Amino acid sequence: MRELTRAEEEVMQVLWKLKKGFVKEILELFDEPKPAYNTVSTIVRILQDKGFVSHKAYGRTHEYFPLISKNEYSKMHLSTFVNDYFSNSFEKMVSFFAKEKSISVKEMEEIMKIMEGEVKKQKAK
Amino acid sequence: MRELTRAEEEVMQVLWKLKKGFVKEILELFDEPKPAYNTVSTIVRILQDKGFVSHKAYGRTHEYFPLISKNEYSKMHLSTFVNDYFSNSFEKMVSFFAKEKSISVKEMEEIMKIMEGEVKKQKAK
DNA sequence: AATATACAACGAATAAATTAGTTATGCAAC
DNA sequence: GTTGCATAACTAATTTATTCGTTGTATATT
Repeated sequence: MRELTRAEEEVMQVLWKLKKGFVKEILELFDEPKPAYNTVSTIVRILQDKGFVSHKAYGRTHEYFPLISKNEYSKMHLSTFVNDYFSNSFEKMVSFFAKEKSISVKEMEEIMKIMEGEVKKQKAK
Repeated sequence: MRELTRAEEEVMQVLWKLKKGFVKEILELFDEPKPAYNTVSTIVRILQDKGFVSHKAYGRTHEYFPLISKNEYSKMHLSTFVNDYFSNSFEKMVSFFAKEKSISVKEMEEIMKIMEGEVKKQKAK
């Protein structure tokens, strides 16, 4: 699975939001200055070649939809990042950001609560 | 601050490891198949133009060093990611990976321990 | 049926990134 | 000082990504 280029990623973000959409609909969700219709159309077809999206045809018009979910992609993407920047350790990464105060106390408490639940669930097995 | 391209990132990873280095030394740390000397030299000069590295000159030879630390860059990079994929919430991101079992119980316990420490430290203020 | 409209497909033009050859200069060895 | 080597600077070539104009066809409108 390849990484998305910048332009590709923008289109995917829109498609993830829409679930499915025609080029016209995708275009509408772009901020100004919007790219040309053809630009989006091309990118979406490239994404299709690369296996990130597929489409359903209604006559000659195509409704595109993602083949990879935002969650799947972010999982893949973060794994690469954690591997490259934190020697593949989630713990190192999270600790780093906790210490850097990028995570608020409220967030940390919430995270701990969820982790306790997960740990309990895992250990119950 | 721009994002690094793939080739640029590889050079930066080496420079972060070396702390500082001549093109020749950077080249040595590359896996086979190593790029050409000139390729690394060019990339390092581009990195310099973009403000990611600088150099100290010894006569005609240049010793390059990062202007941005690996930690700084990863912070910037992850912030963008968290913003784009988890509506800017670290909590959402970490919870997601905890639930996805990408984080082991041992790691979670370690993370919780560190967070408890951080929370205490923050609250003490 | 003729015209207008909408859209996919194609492909050209440009821009950005990557790779490496060539050149020039300084230094070392002889 | 002449030769050879190392390396920075420059430049060319290639590849990949981005953007959008053009074309052809289907469908809707009159």
